[in-house]
Amino acid sequence: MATTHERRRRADGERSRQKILRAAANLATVDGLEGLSIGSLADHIGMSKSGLYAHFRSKEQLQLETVETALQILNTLVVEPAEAAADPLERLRTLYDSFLDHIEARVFPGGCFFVSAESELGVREGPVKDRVAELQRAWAARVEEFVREAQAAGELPADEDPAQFAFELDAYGMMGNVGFVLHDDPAYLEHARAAIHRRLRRRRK
Amino acid sequence: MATTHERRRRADGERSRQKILRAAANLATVDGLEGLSIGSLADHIGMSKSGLYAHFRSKEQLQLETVETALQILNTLVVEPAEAAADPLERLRTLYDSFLDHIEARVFPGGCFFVSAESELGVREGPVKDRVAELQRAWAARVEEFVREAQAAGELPADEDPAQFAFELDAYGMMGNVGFVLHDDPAYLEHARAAIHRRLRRRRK
DNA sequence: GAACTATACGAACGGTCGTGCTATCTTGTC
DNA sequence: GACAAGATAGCACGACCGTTCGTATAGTTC
Repeated sequence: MATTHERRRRADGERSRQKILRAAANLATVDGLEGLSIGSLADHIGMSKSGLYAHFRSKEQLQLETVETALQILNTLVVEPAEAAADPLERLRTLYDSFLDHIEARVFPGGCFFVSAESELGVREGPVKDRVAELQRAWAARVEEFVREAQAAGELPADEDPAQFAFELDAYGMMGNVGFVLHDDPAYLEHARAAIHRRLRRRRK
Repeated sequence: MATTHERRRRADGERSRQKILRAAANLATVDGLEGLSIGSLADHIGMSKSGLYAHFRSKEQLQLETVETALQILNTLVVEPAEAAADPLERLRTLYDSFLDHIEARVFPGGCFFVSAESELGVREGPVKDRVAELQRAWAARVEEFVREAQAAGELPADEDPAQFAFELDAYGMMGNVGFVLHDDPAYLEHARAAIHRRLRRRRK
Protein backbone atom coordinates (compact mmCIF):
# COMPACT_ATOMS: atom_id res chain seq x y z
CA MET A 1 0.00 0.00 0.00
CA ALA A 2 1.25 3.43 -0.91
CA THR A 3 0.85 5.04 2.45
CA THR A 4 2.91 8.23 2.45
CA HIS A 5 5.74 7.39 4.78
CA GLU A 6 5.49 10.07 7.46
CA ARG A 7 8.77 10.54 9.20
CA ARG A 8 8.49 11.01 12.91
CA ARG A 9 9.73 14.24 14.39
CA ARG A 10 12.10 14.99 17.18
CA ALA A 11 11.15 17.34 19.99
CA ASP A 12 13.71 19.98 19.11
CA GLY A 13 12.66 19.83 15.48
CA GLU A 14 9.05 20.40 16.39
CA ARG A 15 10.05 23.40 18.50
CA SER A 16 11.96 24.84 15.56
CA ARG A 17 9.05 24.26 13.22
CA GLN A 18 6.73 26.19 15.49
CA LYS A 19 9.20 29.03 15.85
CA ILE A 20 9.69 29.20 12.10
CA LEU A 21 5.98 29.15 11.31
CA ARG A 22 5.07 31.71 13.94
CA ALA A 23 7.77 34.06 12.63
CA ALA A 24 6.65 33.38 9.07
CA ALA A 25 3.07 34.32 9.92
CA ASN A 26 4.32 37.56 11.44
CA LEU A 27 6.59 38.47 8.55
CA ALA A 28 3.94 37.59 6.00
CA THR A 29 1.71 40.37 7.31
CA VAL A 30 4.53 42.82 6.63
CA ASP A 31 6.19 41.59 3.44
CA GLY A 32 3.40 39.42 2.11
CA LEU A 33 3.30 35.66 1.70
CA GLU A 34 5.17 35.96 -1.58
CA GLY A 35 7.60 38.60 -0.36
CA LEU A 36 8.53 36.38 2.55
CA SER A 37 12.05 35.12 1.86
CA ILE A 38 13.69 32.02 3.28
CA GLY A 39 16.94 33.86 3.91
CA SER A 40 15.51 36.78 5.85
CA LEU A 41 13.23 34.45 7.76
CA ALA A 42 16.25 32.36 8.75
CA ASP A 43 18.19 35.43 9.85
CA HIS A 44 15.21 36.64 11.79
CA ILE A 45 15.09 33.56 13.98
CA GLY A 46 18.82 32.85 14.03
CA MET A 47 18.94 29.76 11.87
CA SER A 48 20.76 28.89 8.69
CA LYS A 49 18.85 29.07 5.46
CA SER A 50 19.37 25.38 4.70
CA GLY A 51 18.55 24.30 8.23
CA LEU A 52 15.27 26.10 8.06
CA TYR A 53 14.53 24.92 4.56
CA ALA A 54 14.98 21.28 5.55
CA HIS A 55 11.70 21.49 7.43
CA PHE A 56 9.75 22.08 4.25
CA ARG A 57 9.75 20.57 0.81
CA SER A 58 9.40 23.94 -0.90
CA LYS A 59 8.56 27.56 -0.30
CA GLU A 60 5.00 26.84 -1.31
CA GLN A 61 4.80 24.19 1.40
CA LEU A 62 6.11 26.75 3.89
CA GLN A 63 3.46 29.20 2.75
CA LEU A 64 0.70 26.62 3.10
CA GLU A 65 1.78 25.68 6.60
CA THR A 66 2.10 29.35 7.49
CA VAL A 67 -1.52 29.85 6.49
CA GLU A 68 -2.56 26.95 8.71
CA THR A 69 -0.57 28.39 11.59
CA ALA A 70 -2.26 31.75 11.21
CA LEU A 71 -5.63 30.01 11.03
CA GLN A 72 -4.94 28.25 14.28
CA ILE A 73 -4.07 31.53 15.97
CA LEU A 74 -7.22 33.17 14.64
CA ASN A 75 -9.31 30.25 15.83
CA THR A 76 -7.84 30.35 19.31
CA LEU A 77 -8.04 34.11 19.75
CA VAL A 78 -11.21 34.96 17.89
CA VAL A 79 -13.41 32.06 16.88
CA GLU A 80 -13.31 29.91 20.01
CA PRO A 81 -14.18 32.74 22.41
CA ALA A 82 -17.13 33.57 20.18
CA GLU A 83 -18.37 30.01 20.06
CA ALA A 84 -18.26 29.88 23.83
CA ALA A 85 -20.75 32.75 24.09
CA ALA A 86 -24.25 32.00 25.32
CA ASP A 87 -26.68 33.30 22.71
CA PRO A 88 -26.31 33.88 18.95
CA LEU A 89 -26.14 37.67 19.10
CA GLU A 90 -23.48 37.53 21.78
CA ARG A 91 -21.53 35.15 19.55
CA LEU A 92 -21.43 37.77 16.82
CA ARG A 93 -20.46 40.52 19.22
CA THR A 94 -17.68 38.44 20.74
CA LEU A 95 -16.46 37.37 17.31
CA TYR A 96 -15.89 40.92 16.09
CA ASP A 97 -14.77 42.31 19.44
CA SER A 98 -12.11 39.61 19.62
CA PHE A 99 -11.21 40.21 16.01
CA LEU A 100 -10.67 43.93 16.50
CA ASP A 101 -8.89 43.35 19.80
CA HIS A 102 -6.37 40.99 18.24
CA ILE A 103 -5.62 43.62 15.62
CA GLU A 104 -5.19 46.38 18.18
CA ALA A 105 -2.97 44.08 20.26
CA ARG A 106 -0.84 43.60 17.16
CA VAL A 107 -0.89 39.84 17.38
CA PHE A 108 0.41 40.13 13.83
CA PRO A 109 2.46 43.26 13.13
CA GLY A 110 0.67 43.96 9.85
CA GLY A 111 -2.88 43.47 11.12
CA CYS A 112 -5.13 40.55 10.31
CA PHE A 113 -3.14 37.85 8.55
CA PHE A 114 -6.01 36.90 6.28
CA VAL A 115 -6.87 40.42 5.19
CA SER A 116 -3.25 40.77 4.10
CA ALA A 117 -3.27 37.43 2.35
CA GLU A 118 -6.58 38.04 0.59
CA SER A 119 -5.45 41.39 -0.75
CA GLU A 120 -2.11 40.02 -1.90
CA LEU A 121 -3.28 36.77 -3.46
CA GLY A 122 -6.56 38.07 -4.84
CA VAL A 123 -5.67 37.69 -8.49
CA ARG A 124 -2.92 35.04 -8.24
CA GLU A 125 -3.19 31.32 -8.85
CA GLY A 126 -2.12 28.21 -7.03
CA PRO A 127 -2.87 26.18 -3.92
CA VAL A 128 -2.00 28.97 -1.48
CA LYS A 129 -4.49 31.36 -3.02
CA ASP A 130 -7.06 28.57 -3.22
CA ARG A 131 -6.67 27.83 0.47
CA VAL A 132 -6.93 31.48 1.46
CA ALA A 133 -10.04 31.93 -0.66
CA GLU A 134 -11.56 28.80 0.86
CA LEU A 135 -10.93 30.08 4.38
CA GLN A 136 -12.45 33.44 3.55
CA ARG A 137 -15.57 31.70 2.30
CA ALA A 138 -15.70 29.59 5.45
CA TRP A 139 -15.41 32.67 7.64
CA ALA A 140 -18.20 34.43 5.78
CA ALA A 141 -20.36 31.32 5.96
CA ARG A 142 -19.84 31.15 9.70
CA VAL A 143 -20.83 34.78 10.18
CA GLU A 144 -23.87 34.25 7.99
CA GLU A 145 -24.87 31.24 10.06
CA PHE A 146 -24.52 33.24 13.28
CA VAL A 147 -26.74 35.93 11.79
CA ARG A 148 -29.35 33.35 10.86
CA GLU A 149 -29.34 31.94 14.37
CA ALA A 150 -29.67 35.40 15.86
CA GLN A 151 -32.62 36.05 13.59
CA ALA A 152 -34.21 32.74 14.56
CA ALA A 153 -33.79 33.73 18.19
CA GLY A 154 -35.49 37.04 17.47
CA GLU A 155 -32.37 39.01 18.32
CA LEU A 156 -31.85 40.53 14.90
CA PRO A 157 -34.44 41.79 12.40
CA ALA A 158 -35.81 38.93 10.33
CA ASP A 159 -36.04 41.01 7.17
CA GLU A 160 -32.29 41.41 6.82
CA ASP A 161 -30.60 39.25 4.20
CA PRO A 162 -28.06 37.19 6.19
CA ALA A 163 -25.45 37.17 3.41
CA GLN A 164 -25.77 40.93 2.98
CA PHE A 165 -25.64 41.46 6.73
CA ALA A 166 -22.51 39.30 7.03
CA PHE A 167 -20.92 41.20 4.15
CA GLU A 168 -21.44 44.49 5.92
CA LEU A 169 -20.09 43.28 9.26
CA ASP A 170 -16.99 41.97 7.53
CA ALA A 171 -16.62 45.21 5.64
CA TYR A 172 -16.42 47.19 8.89
CA GLY A 173 -13.82 44.80 10.26
CA MET A 174 -11.67 44.89 7.14
CA MET A 175 -11.80 48.65 6.79
CA GLY A 176 -10.96 49.05 10.46
CA ASN A 177 -7.97 46.79 10.05
CA VAL A 178 -6.57 48.44 6.94
CA GLY A 179 -7.06 51.95 8.26
CA PHE A 180 -5.51 51.14 11.62
CA VAL A 181 -2.43 49.58 10.05
CA LEU A 182 -1.98 52.21 7.35
CA HIS A 183 -2.30 55.24 9.62
CA ASP A 184 -1.33 53.63 12.92
CA ASP A 185 -4.49 55.18 14.32
CA PRO A 186 -6.93 53.32 16.61
CA ALA A 187 -9.70 55.68 15.49
CA TYR A 188 -10.31 53.33 12.58
CA LEU A 189 -10.89 50.43 14.96
CA GLU A 190 -13.27 52.63 16.93
CA HIS A 191 -15.20 53.38 13.76
CA ALA A 192 -15.40 49.66 13.10
CA ARG A 193 -16.58 48.91 16.63
CA ALA A 194 -19.20 51.63 16.45
CA ALA A 195 -20.54 50.39 13.14
CA ILE A 196 -20.65 46.78 14.26
CA HIS A 197 -22.28 47.45 17.58
CA ARG A 198 -24.90 49.60 15.97
CA ARG A 199 -25.82 46.77 13.63
CA LEU A 200 -25.78 44.24 16.43
CA ARG A 201 -28.27 46.00 18.66
CA ARG A 202 -30.90 43.65 19.93
CA ARG A 203 -34.19 43.40 18.06
CA ARG A 204 -34.91 46.84 16.81
CA LYS A 205 -37.68 45.77 14.51
CA MET B 1 21.74 78.51 -8.29
CA ALA B 2 21.23 74.77 -7.93
CA THR B 3 18.28 74.39 -10.22
CA THR B 4 17.89 70.72 -11.04
CA HIS B 5 18.69 70.54 -14.71
CA GLU B 6 15.46 69.29 -16.24
CA ARG B 7 16.06 67.60 -19.55
CA ARG B 8 13.40 68.18 -22.12
CA ARG B 9 11.64 65.15 -23.49
CA ARG B 10 11.14 63.81 -26.95
CA ALA B 11 7.71 62.74 -28.22
CA ASP B 12 8.58 59.07 -28.54
CA GLY B 13 10.06 59.09 -25.04
CA GLU B 14 6.91 60.51 -23.58
CA ARG B 15 4.89 57.81 -25.31
CA SER B 16 7.15 55.14 -23.82
CA ARG B 17 6.84 56.66 -20.36
CA GLN B 18 3.09 56.53 -20.50
CA LYS B 19 3.12 52.95 -21.74
CA ILE B 20 5.51 51.94 -18.97
CA LEU B 21 3.55 53.67 -16.23
CA ARG B 22 0.20 52.37 -17.38
CA ALA B 23 1.58 48.82 -17.47
CA ALA B 24 3.23 49.34 -14.10
CA ALA B 25 -0.06 50.43 -12.56
CA ASN B 26 -1.68 47.29 -13.94
CA LEU B 27 1.03 44.91 -12.80
CA ALA B 28 1.19 46.53 -9.38
CA THR B 29 -2.38 45.45 -8.67
CA VAL B 30 -1.31 41.87 -9.33
CA ASP B 31 2.21 41.57 -7.96
CA GLY B 32 2.19 44.58 -5.65
CA LEU B 33 4.18 47.78 -5.90
CA GLU B 34 7.16 46.06 -4.31
CA GLY B 35 6.76 42.80 -6.20
CA LEU B 36 6.78 44.73 -9.45
CA SER B 37 10.10 43.95 -11.13
CA ILE B 38 11.84 46.05 -13.75
CA GLY B 39 12.70 43.00 -15.80
CA SER B 40 9.23 41.53 -16.02
CA LEU B 41 7.76 44.97 -16.63
CA ALA B 42 10.19 45.44 -19.51
CA ASP B 43 9.32 42.05 -20.97
CA HIS B 44 5.65 42.83 -20.60
CA ILE B 45 5.82 45.88 -22.84
CA GLY B 46 8.58 44.63 -25.13
CA MET B 47 11.40 46.87 -23.99
CA SER B 48 14.84 46.19 -22.66
CA LYS B 49 15.38 46.44 -18.94
CA SER B 50 17.96 49.18 -19.26
CA GLY B 51 15.93 51.13 -21.79
CA LEU B 52 12.99 51.16 -19.47
CA TYR B 53 15.09 51.97 -16.44
CA ALA B 54 16.58 55.02 -18.12
CA HIS B 55 13.25 56.78 -17.72
CA PHE B 56 13.54 56.71 -13.93
CA ARG B 57 16.26 57.43 -11.43
CA SER B 58 15.38 54.41 -9.31
CA LYS B 59 12.75 51.81 -8.68
CA GLU B 60 11.32 53.99 -5.96
CA GLN B 61 10.92 56.82 -8.44
CA LEU B 62 9.10 54.42 -10.77
CA GLN B 63 6.82 53.40 -7.92
CA LEU B 64 6.06 57.02 -7.04
CA GLU B 65 5.22 57.91 -10.63
CA THR B 66 3.13 54.75 -10.90
CA VAL B 67 1.07 55.92 -7.93
CA GLU B 68 0.50 59.29 -9.60
CA THR B 69 -0.54 57.56 -12.82
CA ALA B 70 -3.06 55.44 -10.97
CA LEU B 71 -4.35 58.52 -9.17
CA GLN B 72 -4.91 60.26 -12.46
CA ILE B 73 -6.89 57.30 -13.76
CA LEU B 74 -9.00 57.18 -10.61
CA ASN B 75 -9.65 60.91 -10.85
CA THR B 76 -10.74 60.69 -14.47
CA LEU B 77 -12.93 57.63 -14.08
CA VAL B 78 -14.38 58.13 -10.61
CA VAL B 79 -13.85 61.52 -9.02
CA GLU B 80 -14.54 63.83 -11.94
CA PRO B 81 -17.87 62.23 -12.88
CA ALA B 82 -18.93 62.56 -9.25
CA GLU B 83 -17.97 66.21 -9.05
CA ALA B 84 -20.02 66.87 -12.15
CA ALA B 85 -23.18 65.66 -10.43
CA ALA B 86 -25.84 68.18 -9.51
CA ASP B 87 -26.59 67.82 -5.81
CA PRO B 88 -24.45 66.51 -2.92
CA LEU B 89 -26.24 63.20 -2.51
CA GLU B 90 -25.95 62.49 -6.21
CA ARG B 91 -22.24 63.22 -5.95
CA LEU B 92 -21.86 60.47 -3.38
CA ARG B 93 -23.93 58.01 -5.39
CA THR B 94 -21.97 58.72 -8.55
CA LEU B 95 -18.66 58.47 -6.71
CA TYR B 96 -19.31 54.96 -5.47
CA ASP B 97 -21.16 53.79 -8.55
CA SER B 98 -18.24 54.85 -10.69
CA PHE B 99 -15.83 53.30 -8.22
CA LEU B 100 -17.56 49.93 -8.30
CA ASP B 101 -18.00 50.12 -12.05
CA HIS B 102 -14.30 50.67 -12.65
CA ILE B 103 -13.57 47.60 -10.55
CA GLU B 104 -16.09 45.46 -12.39
CA ALA B 105 -14.70 46.71 -15.71
CA ARG B 106 -11.28 45.54 -14.54
CA VAL B 107 -9.63 48.85 -15.32
CA PHE B 108 -6.88 47.38 -13.16
CA PRO B 109 -6.64 43.58 -13.26
CA GLY B 110 -6.25 43.31 -9.49
CA GLY B 111 -9.08 45.64 -8.54
CA CYS B 112 -8.69 49.11 -7.09
CA PHE B 113 -5.06 50.17 -7.28
CA PHE B 114 -5.18 51.99 -3.98
CA VAL B 115 -6.82 49.20 -2.02
CA SER B 116 -3.97 46.96 -3.18
CA ALA B 117 -1.36 49.55 -2.32
CA GLU B 118 -2.83 50.34 1.09
CA SER B 119 -2.93 46.69 2.07
CA GLU B 120 0.58 46.06 0.83
CA LEU B 121 2.29 49.14 2.20
CA GLY B 122 0.32 49.39 5.43
CA VAL B 123 3.19 48.66 7.76
CA ARG B 124 6.13 49.65 5.53
CA GLU B 125 8.08 52.88 5.56
CA GLY B 126 9.26 55.36 2.98
CA PRO B 127 7.96 57.95 0.56
CA VAL B 128 5.78 55.55 -1.42
CA LYS B 129 3.86 54.44 1.65
CA ASP B 130 3.62 58.06 2.82
CA ARG B 131 2.13 59.14 -0.48
CA VAL B 132 -0.39 56.28 -0.52
CA ALA B 133 -1.44 57.05 3.06
CA GLU B 134 -1.81 60.72 2.18
CA LEU B 135 -4.03 59.92 -0.78
CA GLN B 136 -6.19 57.63 1.32
CA ARG B 137 -6.67 60.43 3.82
CA ALA B 138 -7.56 62.83 1.05
CA TRP B 139 -10.12 60.41 -0.37
CA ALA B 140 -11.75 59.93 3.02
CA ALA B 141 -11.78 63.69 3.60
CA ARG B 142 -13.51 64.22 0.29
CA VAL B 143 -16.18 61.65 1.07
CA GLU B 144 -16.67 63.20 4.49
CA GLU B 145 -17.09 66.61 2.92
CA PHE B 146 -19.68 65.26 0.46
CA VAL B 147 -21.57 63.77 3.40
CA ARG B 148 -21.53 67.08 5.23
CA GLU B 149 -22.87 68.87 2.18
CA ALA B 150 -25.62 66.30 1.76
CA GLN B 151 -26.56 66.79 5.38
CA ALA B 152 -26.58 70.55 4.98
CA ALA B 153 -28.88 70.12 2.01
CA GLY B 154 -31.17 67.97 4.12
CA GLU B 155 -30.56 64.91 1.95
CA LEU B 156 -28.96 62.78 4.64
CA PRO B 157 -29.84 62.52 8.35
CA ALA B 158 -28.18 65.30 10.31
CA ASP B 159 -27.51 63.11 13.33
CA GLU B 160 -25.00 60.88 11.51
CA ASP B 161 -21.33 61.51 12.26
CA PRO B 162 -19.84 62.38 8.85
CA ALA B 163 -16.50 60.67 9.55
CA GLN B 164 -18.27 57.52 10.72
CA PHE B 165 -20.59 57.63 7.73
CA ALA B 166 -17.68 58.02 5.33
CA PHE B 167 -15.87 55.15 7.02
CA GLU B 168 -18.82 52.86 6.46
CA LEU B 169 -19.27 53.81 2.82
CA ASP B 170 -15.61 53.15 2.18
CA ALA B 171 -15.82 49.86 4.03
CA TYR B 172 -18.52 48.61 1.65
CA GLY B 173 -16.43 49.65 -1.35
CA MET B 174 -13.28 48.01 -0.07
CA MET B 175 -14.97 44.77 0.91
CA GLY B 176 -16.74 44.65 -2.43
CA ASN B 177 -13.43 45.09 -4.22
CA VAL B 178 -11.50 42.46 -2.26
CA GLY B 179 -14.30 39.89 -2.43
CA PHE B 180 -14.82 40.43 -6.15
CA VAL B 181 -11.14 40.00 -6.94
CA LEU B 182 -10.56 37.06 -4.60
CA HIS B 183 -13.53 35.00 -5.73
CA ASP B 184 -14.01 36.47 -9.19
CA ASP B 185 -17.66 36.90 -8.22
CA PRO B 186 -19.68 40.06 -8.96
CA ALA B 187 -22.00 39.19 -6.07
CA TYR B 188 -19.58 41.02 -3.80
CA LEU B 189 -19.95 44.18 -5.85
CA GLU B 190 -23.70 43.76 -5.68
CA HIS B 191 -23.52 43.53 -1.91
CA ALA B 192 -21.47 46.71 -1.89
CA ARG B 193 -23.92 48.51 -4.16
CA ALA B 194 -26.87 47.40 -2.04
CA ALA B 195 -25.23 48.56 1.18
CA ILE B 196 -24.20 51.91 -0.27
CA HIS B 197 -27.52 52.67 -1.87
CA ARG B 198 -29.35 51.82 1.32
CA ARG B 199 -27.24 54.31 3.22
CA LEU B 200 -27.61 56.93 0.52
CA ARG B 201 -31.39 56.97 0.47
CA ARG B 202 -32.78 60.45 0.60
CA ARG B 203 -33.71 61.94 3.94
CA ARG B 204 -35.09 59.10 5.96
CA LYS B 205 -35.11 61.01 9.24
C1' DG C 1 22.60 67.75 -44.14
C1' DA C 2 25.19 68.67 -39.55
C1' DA C 3 25.23 68.98 -34.69
C1' DC C 4 23.10 67.74 -30.64
C1' DT C 5 21.05 64.74 -27.44
C1' DA C 6 17.12 61.90 -25.80
C1' DT C 7 16.23 57.18 -26.30
C1' DA C 8 17.15 52.42 -26.33
C1' DC C 9 20.11 48.43 -26.14
C1' DG C 10 23.38 44.59 -24.54
C1' DA C 11 26.43 43.31 -21.16
C1' DA C 12 27.82 43.09 -16.72
C1' DC C 13 28.03 44.33 -11.62
C1' DG C 14 27.21 42.61 -6.69
C1' DG C 15 23.38 40.62 -4.21
C1' DT C 16 19.65 37.75 -3.09
C1' DC C 17 16.35 34.40 -4.45
C1' DG C 18 14.71 29.24 -3.99
C1' DT C 19 16.68 24.90 -4.02
C1' DG C 20 19.67 21.00 -3.78
C1' DC C 21 23.78 18.03 -1.78
C1' DT C 22 26.84 16.62 1.80
C1' DA C 23 28.81 16.48 6.25
C1' DT C 24 28.37 17.04 11.09
C1' DC C 25 26.07 17.42 15.15
C1' DT C 26 22.07 15.85 18.44
C1' DT C 27 18.37 13.16 20.02
C1' DG C 28 15.75 9.06 21.08
C1' DT C 29 15.66 3.87 21.21
C1' DC C 30 17.37 -0.60 22.30
C1' DG D 1 26.77 3.02 25.08
C1' DA D 2 26.00 1.83 20.24
C1' DC D 3 23.27 3.02 16.46
C1' DA D 4 19.70 4.88 13.34
C1' DA D 5 17.62 8.92 12.05
C1' DG D 6 16.30 13.61 12.56
C1' DA D 7 18.13 18.39 12.80
C1' DT D 8 21.19 21.80 11.37
C1' DA D 9 25.05 23.95 8.91
C1' DG D 10 28.11 24.78 4.87
C1' DC D 11 28.52 25.23 0.25
C1' DA D 12 27.19 25.72 -4.46
C1' DC D 13 23.96 26.11 -8.38
C1' DG D 14 21.30 28.85 -11.80
C1' DA D 15 18.05 32.49 -12.07
C1' DC D 16 16.67 36.93 -11.30
C1' DC D 17 17.01 41.35 -8.70
C1' DG D 18 18.06 46.70 -9.11
C1' DT D 19 21.56 49.29 -11.01
C1' DT D 20 25.37 51.14 -14.01
C1' DC D 21 28.06 51.44 -18.06
C1' DG D 22 29.37 52.21 -22.93
C1' DT D 23 27.45 52.55 -27.31
C1' DA D 24 24.48 52.64 -31.27
C1' DT D 25 20.16 54.72 -33.08
C1' DA D 26 16.89 58.12 -34.14
C1' DG D 27 14.21 62.52 -33.32
C1' DT D 28 14.83 67.55 -33.15
C1' DT D 29 16.83 71.97 -34.32
C1' DC D 30 19.63 74.82 -36.99
